[in-house]
Amino acid sequence: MARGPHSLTIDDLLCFALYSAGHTFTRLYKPMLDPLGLTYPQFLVMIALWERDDRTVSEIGERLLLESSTLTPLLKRLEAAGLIKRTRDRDDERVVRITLTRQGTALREKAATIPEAIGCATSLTLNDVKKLAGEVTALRKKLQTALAA
Amino acid sequence: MARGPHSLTIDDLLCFALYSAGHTFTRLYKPMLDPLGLTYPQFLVMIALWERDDRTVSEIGERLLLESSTLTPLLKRLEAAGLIKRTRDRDDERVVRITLTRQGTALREKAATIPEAIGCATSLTLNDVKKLAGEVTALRKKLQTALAA
DNA sequence: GGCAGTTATATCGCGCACGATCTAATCGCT
DNA sequence: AGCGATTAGATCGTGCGCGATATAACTGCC
Repeated sequence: MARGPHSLTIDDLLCFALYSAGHTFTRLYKPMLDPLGLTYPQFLVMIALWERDDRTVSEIGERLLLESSTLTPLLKRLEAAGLIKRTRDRDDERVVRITLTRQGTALREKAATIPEAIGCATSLTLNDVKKLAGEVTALRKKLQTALAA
Repeated sequence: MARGPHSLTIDDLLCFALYSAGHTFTRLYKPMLDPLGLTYPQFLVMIALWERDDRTVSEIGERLLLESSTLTPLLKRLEAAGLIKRTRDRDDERVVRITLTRQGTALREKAATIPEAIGCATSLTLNDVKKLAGEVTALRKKLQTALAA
């Protein structure tokens, strides 16, 4: 595996490992999310709302590390699907508050089986999953501080 | 951290860890790739070609796990930028062969400093990087076999 | 009260990323 | 040779994801 001075091979790139693993996860989720009428990023938004309802757009953005330019259209689609409601805050009209509809809340039950189905596909123990997720998250935080600098 | 039966919290999700770490990497690469006129996926294609020139579209797709519907427009942009050439194979006219132009080959030198700059930002040892990349890649392969099933 | 600066979200344009579908070329079988 | 099946790319439509910019609402300061 020794290479010349320009040994820039794809397999060594941690960024590519993460990039392609992320996409593969999305593909794996798709057949489970299709029946719920959700895409993977939409699913993440729903999880954020199931965690805590009645959040602002920017709160969701902070949680998921996404910009308003990504979230605004996504949230409008979730609203069109009847899963959430977007209402301007009375006290501060700049703020849009996102709340779950009854349907949106109910969807949680149908989504409940997904994590363990995914867990099976990883064929890792719960501990290994947590360990790996922890390492990757720690890395992401380091990258973020590097970005901020 | 103990939760009820519906403890589906974002932080525990390995998929989200990968998803957001991948995006963070892309953001970190951007300021280094902008001067080269490349996006991150375009950069991956160039690396694939620096590894081995004169590949078909589907070979690149296999290497990077991308579909022709993603690669075709991307490759056309690289061609428009003068970095690659797309030519139909003489023996099999269905095949499009991708070759580097002189400019495309030369770009490698300018990109040579990027990996170590990124490496710095991770503040991980080379061994840790390899270990983590290996674990993530192993996971991705498991997901792929689960997908194929 | 009024104006400068800030904040929250929205809009726009570009570039992935994919599934579904199409077209053209090749292969295989008779 | 001829025809059905397969293969390689291309095209189209949808949905992210972001930077740049716009708009509207709020805050501070005078």
